[in-house]
Amino acid sequence: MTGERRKFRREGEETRRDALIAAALALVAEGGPQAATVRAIADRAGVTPGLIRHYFQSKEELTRAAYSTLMNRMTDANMSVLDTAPKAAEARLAAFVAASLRAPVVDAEALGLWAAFIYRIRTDPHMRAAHEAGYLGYRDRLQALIAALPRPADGATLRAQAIACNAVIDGLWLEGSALPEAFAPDELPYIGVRSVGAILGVDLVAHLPAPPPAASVPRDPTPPDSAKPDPARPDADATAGNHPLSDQPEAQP
Amino acid sequence: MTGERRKFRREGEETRRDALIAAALALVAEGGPQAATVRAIADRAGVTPGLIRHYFQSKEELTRAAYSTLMNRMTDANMSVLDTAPKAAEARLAAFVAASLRAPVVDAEALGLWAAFIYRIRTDPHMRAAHEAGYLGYRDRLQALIAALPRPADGATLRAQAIACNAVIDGLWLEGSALPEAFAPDELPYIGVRSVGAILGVDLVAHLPAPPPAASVPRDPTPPDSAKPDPARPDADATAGNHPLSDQPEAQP
DNA sequence: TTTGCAATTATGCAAATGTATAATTACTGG
DNA sequence: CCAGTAATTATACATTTGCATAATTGCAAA
Repeated sequence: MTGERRKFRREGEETRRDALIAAALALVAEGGPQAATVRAIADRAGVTPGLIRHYFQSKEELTRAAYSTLMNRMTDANMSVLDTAPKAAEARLAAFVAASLRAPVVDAEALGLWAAFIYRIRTDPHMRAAHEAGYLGYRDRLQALIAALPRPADGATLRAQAIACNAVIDGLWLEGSALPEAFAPDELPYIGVRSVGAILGVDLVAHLPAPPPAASVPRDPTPPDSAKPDPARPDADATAGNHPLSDQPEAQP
Repeated sequence: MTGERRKFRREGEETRRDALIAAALALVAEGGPQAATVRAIADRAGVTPGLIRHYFQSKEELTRAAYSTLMNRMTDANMSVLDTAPKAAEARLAAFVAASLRAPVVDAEALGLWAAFIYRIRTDPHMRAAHEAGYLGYRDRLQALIAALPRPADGATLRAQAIACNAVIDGLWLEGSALPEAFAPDELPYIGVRSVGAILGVDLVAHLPAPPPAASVPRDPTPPDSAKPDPARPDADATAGNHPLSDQPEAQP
């Protein structure tokens, strides 16, 4: 039998572009940037390598498109949390922060994916623009939630507080994604909400929706389950009680 | 003329290993992981490619060694800040936080370097161990500074607060390194110190050493220079005053 | 000086990678 | 049913990459 040529279906441009981008992201998430070769991407997308160059001028262009898609996906995922969130400003903010510090946002693969593109934003203007849009988009959303709190605040204060709160969230997301076992299950959301509240001077923990099985404790709440010691440092909690961060009102010396 | 063989000097093992590691780090910082090829590394180190395999069993082993070196370098740099720091606990903590949010710690190349290795810590146990040691090392140092503050705090509270403060610093470091022009020169250190103070319930800004040329303002300080608008969002500061974060005592509703 | 050893270089190779180009085929409008 | 065309595949190529191995040479000790 002579060479049997592969059967195929003609698909729309958008379909194929999406499939190629999805394949590239999946590969990078699994095996880092090196894993996303032209052939591997094409294979994952159920296509031959040549087609990539039919829809993208170069592999770099595909990479750019993939990064933009990733950023949009992340911000969209966060925005959707607000759809089911309550109406009170404090509760909305608390829910938003907590959701940003749980799976699937906190995820090792997501971190790897994000890191894979980071080094390019310094040199590639397209990448840089996409990153800036994603970062500022998230921060603006956060700032809007902060501004909705029932208290006076001028523009400069809002900006600085949004930057600070965004940083706490980013930092916790980072650490939770990189070292999942270093934290108890609901430790990060709790610390995040507590810290954002401290920065804003508002008690947000009181407005945190109660975890599904546990009893709802309206005030001076016991954190979800901080009983589990840090497996990475078994001795760190020798003197530990049950309250991450101080539950006492912050002493202003 | 027949092939003129390259002249060389015999160096100690440690010297050559260090040179190769330094070369690898420099290349990754400049051009991302892809730039650190065996030939490029050898070239940068003033050596021929074969020598790499003489000192490292594989390129991956060199990569691991480079990451460990990077982590040690970062934590060592931070620790050295404390050598010249004042004695008062608040001032020491403030200086430590501020130093973590300025150059050379905040640096685009450092971020790229760090990101380049991140995706490997998920799969490679060696990488993971190095990362964990670096992260926990920094956090422990921070926790020690927090514990030195003149106020009571139990172990669990300390741990949670250290995690939170570490997250703010990490997040601000991240954003400042990724988008340097999005922040005014001393905006990040100021916001960082302010936020850490808020999380701990201590006014750290008052203990921040005054910037060299500006007048020393012991209380209710005007932040260094937040007059410069955010170039990335020219309209964001339309209503801005001069004070990032609220200078008013935090209202506890 | 000579000798021996290990540090270093030189050469080569097989696999992988991005890209270019030609050949084929599925679908659409007539 | 039939062409035309764009989507898709197939093939080829020049580079690059990591690695292996042989050939050299700097250097220290005898």
